[in-house]
Amino acid sequence: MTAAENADRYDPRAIQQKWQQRWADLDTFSASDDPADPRPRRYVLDMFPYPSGDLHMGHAEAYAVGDAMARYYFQRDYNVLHPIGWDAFGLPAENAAIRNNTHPADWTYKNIETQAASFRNYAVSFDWSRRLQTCDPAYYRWTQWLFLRFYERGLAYRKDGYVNWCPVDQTVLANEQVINGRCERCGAEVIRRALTQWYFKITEYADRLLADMAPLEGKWPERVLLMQRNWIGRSEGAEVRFSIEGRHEPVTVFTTRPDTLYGATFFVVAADSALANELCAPEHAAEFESYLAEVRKLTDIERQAADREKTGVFLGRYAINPVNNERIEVWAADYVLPDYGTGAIMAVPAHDQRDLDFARKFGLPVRVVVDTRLPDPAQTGTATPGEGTLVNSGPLDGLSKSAAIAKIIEILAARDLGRAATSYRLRDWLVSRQRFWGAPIPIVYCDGCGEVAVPDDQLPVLLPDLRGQDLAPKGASPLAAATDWVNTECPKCGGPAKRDTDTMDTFVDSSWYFLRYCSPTFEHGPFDVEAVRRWSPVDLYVGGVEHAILHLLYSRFFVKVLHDMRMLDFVEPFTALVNQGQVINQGKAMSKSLGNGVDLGLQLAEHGVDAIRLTMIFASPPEDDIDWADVRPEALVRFLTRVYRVAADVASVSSAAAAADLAAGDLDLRKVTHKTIDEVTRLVESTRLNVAVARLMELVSAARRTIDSGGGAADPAVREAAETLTVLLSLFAPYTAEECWELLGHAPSVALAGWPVADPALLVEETATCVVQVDGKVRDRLEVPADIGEDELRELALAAPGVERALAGRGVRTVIVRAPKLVNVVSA
RNA sequence: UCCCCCAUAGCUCAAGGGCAGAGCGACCGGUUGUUAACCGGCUGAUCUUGGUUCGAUUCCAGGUGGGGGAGCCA
Repeated sequence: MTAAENADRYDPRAIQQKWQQRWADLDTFSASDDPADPRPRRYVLDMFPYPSGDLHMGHAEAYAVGDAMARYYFQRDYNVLHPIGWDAFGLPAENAAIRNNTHPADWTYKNIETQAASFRNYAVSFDWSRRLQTCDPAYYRWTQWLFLRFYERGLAYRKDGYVNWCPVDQTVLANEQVINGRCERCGAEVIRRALTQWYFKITEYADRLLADMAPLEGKWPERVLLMQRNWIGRSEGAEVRFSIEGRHEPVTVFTTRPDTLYGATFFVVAADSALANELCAPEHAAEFESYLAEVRKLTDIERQAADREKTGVFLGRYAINPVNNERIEVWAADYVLPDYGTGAIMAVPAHDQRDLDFARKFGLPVRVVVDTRLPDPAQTGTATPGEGTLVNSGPLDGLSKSAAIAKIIEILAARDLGRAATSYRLRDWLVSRQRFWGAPIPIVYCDGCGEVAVPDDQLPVLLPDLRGQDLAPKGASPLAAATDWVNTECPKCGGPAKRDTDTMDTFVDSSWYFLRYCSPTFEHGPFDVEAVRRWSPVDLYVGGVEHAILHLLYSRFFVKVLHDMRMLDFVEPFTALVNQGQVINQGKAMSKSLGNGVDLGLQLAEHGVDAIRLTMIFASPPEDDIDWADVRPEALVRFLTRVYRVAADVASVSSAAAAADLAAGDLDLRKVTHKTIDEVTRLVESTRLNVAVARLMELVSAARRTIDSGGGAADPAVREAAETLTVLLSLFAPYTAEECWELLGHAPSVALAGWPVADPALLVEETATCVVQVDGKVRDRLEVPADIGEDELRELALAAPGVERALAGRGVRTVIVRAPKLVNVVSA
């Protein structure tokens, strides 16, 4: 059989069909729950998909990366947990149900089946036995159970407040779901609305969410850690109590610059806070009310616009600076936020640009208290927030900024006027949603008993059977209309009660799914503590950077709470994180409106699964975007054909059974093979998968060269290269690898063939090329033994003809020797 | 405006204080069993200006360009 005949036989589609059927019987990728299984465990997790339709190009990249990593650990004979499930609650299902007059479950489960079939076609190494869907009652029962545990611990609570409301989706949004003042889902401008809602007290964990990031350093992408730190937004400073004339209680402010306290020349409270309303003197009420009305009209987008002119009104009241007893005006303004710090600030215009802008607009005094050697802010309009020496500050005069901060805190604390304090930007997580397709909040309201938790043995609180127009947005939860469902019995007194009609944010569902995979059918709790102890935390988590804050922060929070409940013995859910990039087209995200979408199904049909997977992996480092306009899947089809031909050539002249004398094989090829093993191993370990594929291409070229112009296909080194190639390739192109493996005379599955080990003896070079420079320029080259001594090399170099020529009679000042690679002769 | 990261061939990436090299693409040639495959060749690349050094693409400083993040958070 010749190579050409074999080449004709490489048919990706036929191979896919053949192996999909054979693999179905092999059960290759199930994780062993046997505690006695001696193999080390690895938990490789892909972020579970939302079932919005069939898989798309983005999924194809993400799962190609995760699957390569999982398959690597399978090859290394780890006991690998690589599960899959669906994040199946959510708005699109509800909208589809309204459109088609059906139940959201119809759409959801249909799409899940479509995606599941596509995953199988895509040959992802999932353990299908652990599949879960967050919309299954058997799952959301435990989401509700967890809510109740949070409730018991005071971590779930209900409060009134202004919330972010999306007028299109007709539901509230968490702060994390508002991007630049717009709904992250539909892009509508978010408005403020007063509602009573459930919150999770994530702020109680702010410090730990920050501190526990230290071990993730180097294992999570730097930018994700940065975004989480920014989001938590810890600031250190002090709280200072200002008394207010005519008010009994003092008002506390938070400041990061207590050293500038002597420079506080006015006082500002958030206009839209209860405090502003209370402090306003009666004769200023009309003015304040009209200002407040203006502020309320602003959308978040307008309010957050950069370089906005400062606005505000004087409240007719005075605060007393506790250190110098100065009387300073109290103003209301919208540049002070009601929900950060205490909603009130001391304004130090000389050293804070915002305060300076405000002072200059309203003619308020500016006093420099830190000498920064920069021009007077009152003149320049530029505040001087930097380091300097304290002036005009009584006992602080002459101190540096940091010394003054320490000193003033000491003074304030001694007189009970303040203390060191930390403030966070992080807000509590609003979890109520006025939507149908989610887990109902398991709380009932009883006229007699008030807020009552649904007992565990009555879980799950099942969703009522609503469909079609029942689900249309009405500004309140669709569940409220299901009166039979809403009206219930109080679990405490048996009297009439009403159910909470909101459902939970779907991010609650996804904050613990990775734990459920460890024991997906467990019925005595959300997870079997022992199973989780064996598998978790997740060793490698693969998913998109769009979850840098939301999902990852919430999951980290959940794990910490569960740790405090003594259900987990670790505090961070994901030991390592890889964010794969997006698949874009012609420089832009694929979108319907641009018409630049690429259909994954068509790509797979045209080029085959393996070629698409390889294209995804080879196109760029996993974390970079792939521009589909820049890639050529057909090039990878050609590469796979070449791989197949190498295997076919070997198969045609030798059999796996015949023990060939490897030592007699082509040494150069063997060196390439073993160097490839060594490098690909390290590249995969560090998820530099694109480079790993490039190395495989080089190995194919080397094998081809030996077949065509070296020892031929019968050379045992060629078989070694082909078998090595096949196993390494199985991470990326499982169908082709399986077919080659069979061709080479082995039984399936190549996925468990075992990762090859490089022979150290074949990795060392006996000779090296020594570059001989004169004054830094290359003048000669010498082939020398790799272990040559410095003195010997110096002699050889000085005698080299190129050196003599270059020196042209000049003397030698010094000779730098870096054996065995380099000698630099410096002329006199 | 501020903070972080990056800058190597047409593209995607390596290496790295000491010969700058792979894959892909394009092009040219050879070859065969010519709707094509294979083989060979080719592309003469370290953003810019200084500094340190025997030697800088690598280290340092400034600049430029790109990416990301923050965004009245006191």
